[in-house]
Amino acid sequence: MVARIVDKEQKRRDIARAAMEVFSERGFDATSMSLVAGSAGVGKGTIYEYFDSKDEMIAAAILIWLEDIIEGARSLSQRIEDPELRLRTFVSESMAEFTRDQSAIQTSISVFQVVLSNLDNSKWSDPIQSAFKDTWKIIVQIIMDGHEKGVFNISDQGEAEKIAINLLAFLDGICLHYYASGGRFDLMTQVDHYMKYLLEETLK
Amino acid sequence: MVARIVDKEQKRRDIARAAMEVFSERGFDATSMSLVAGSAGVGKGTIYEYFDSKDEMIAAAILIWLEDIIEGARSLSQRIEDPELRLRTFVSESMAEFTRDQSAIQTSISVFQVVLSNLDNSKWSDPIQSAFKDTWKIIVQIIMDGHEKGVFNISDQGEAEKIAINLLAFLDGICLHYYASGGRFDLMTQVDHYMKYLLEETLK
DNA sequence: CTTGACACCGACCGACCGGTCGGTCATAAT
DNA sequence: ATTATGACCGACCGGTCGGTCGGTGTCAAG
Repeated sequence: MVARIVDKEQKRRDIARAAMEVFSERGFDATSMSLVAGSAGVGKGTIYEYFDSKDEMIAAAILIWLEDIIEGARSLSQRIEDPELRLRTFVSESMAEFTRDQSAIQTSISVFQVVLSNLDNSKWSDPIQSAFKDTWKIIVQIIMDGHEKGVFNISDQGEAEKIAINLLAFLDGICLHYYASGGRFDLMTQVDHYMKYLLEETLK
Repeated sequence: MVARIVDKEQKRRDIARAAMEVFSERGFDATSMSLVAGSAGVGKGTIYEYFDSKDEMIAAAILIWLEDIIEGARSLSQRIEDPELRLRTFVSESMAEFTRDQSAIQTSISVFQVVLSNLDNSKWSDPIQSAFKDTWKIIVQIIMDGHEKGVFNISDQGEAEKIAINLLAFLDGICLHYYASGGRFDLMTQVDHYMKYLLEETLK
């Protein structure tokens, strides 16, 4: 028994990555499963060996993509002691994906499209929303840590939470605007501008 | 000659408004033209008497919707002399639509979806992008005006432009997060938090 | 009353898409 | 060599959607 054995988990990831690429280029609804299959180098039927449906597939692909970015930024920043530099590192590392190449931003647009249009289907959107919440928690943690070390000056955890929400909102918003404007301004300059006032005024 | 005469322009607006409503409820791709027709109380064929295509229609509807909001916020804030209050008013009035009812946010999500997924088709997205740019110009103007009056303290117009971009990015981002989180935080509290530091720290 | 321009309509069409399923292929155990 | 089995595939199906088009109702001019 046990004929050919393939690494199902790895192949699932491979297909998911290819799917994210083509979805980010053409948008979710405009991309057919045949196209995804072609891009992934497999037959259409094969996709359904690894995913239940188109929706389930994009949700899984998004989750994998998000977790990679968040985990990368988290582990890198966590090794830094200075709270200020740690926050800066977490932010810039989260944005690194976007500054490296344009397509990452298109990808994130797809993410938003899917998360928002499938908001009613909690089965798929819950894990994704949970990933967003994790990011938020990390930022709150960094701020609270800096507060305890006496570097950041905030009134209470409630303020840290508000600051974290606003920071995340700004980061998402600036990426959207950057993409929507066709890259007519410098992304990191704007982020630096925000971070400067966050670190030098709000947290002092 | 000249049989029955209807106000083509008015009917176009009426259909556009009904279309925005149903698109914001179900999303752009998930909404068929028959549904739009039903919602607008006309036959499907009639829609094509007033719009060239589904894409052209949503683009026109978005533009009408955006212009109404921007013009409302602009005219209201322009009557206020104090620069600080004027900026606050412009922002809160721009957000008023969203705080009044949830569906406005869903509408704006549709806007983003369409603007971003049709970004390559400049024929339809250009007027919409231009509307966004108008908003940006208004904010820059308010800041520069406050600068000349000696109320706001900025280095040059370049900084005013950066601040305006960040403000817009934040506003869009916070709306998205508010909707994506299912309204798990208070929208205006977050906006106030941002505005407080913008007015009390950044612009002083 | 007749005519014809105009607004309106919804049955219809061709294209397309997500998902299925019967069958092929490659491999490994016997 | 034979056979069992997991992996893979793409032709096919049911259904949907954007857009068309021939026809209907209506109103005003003649």
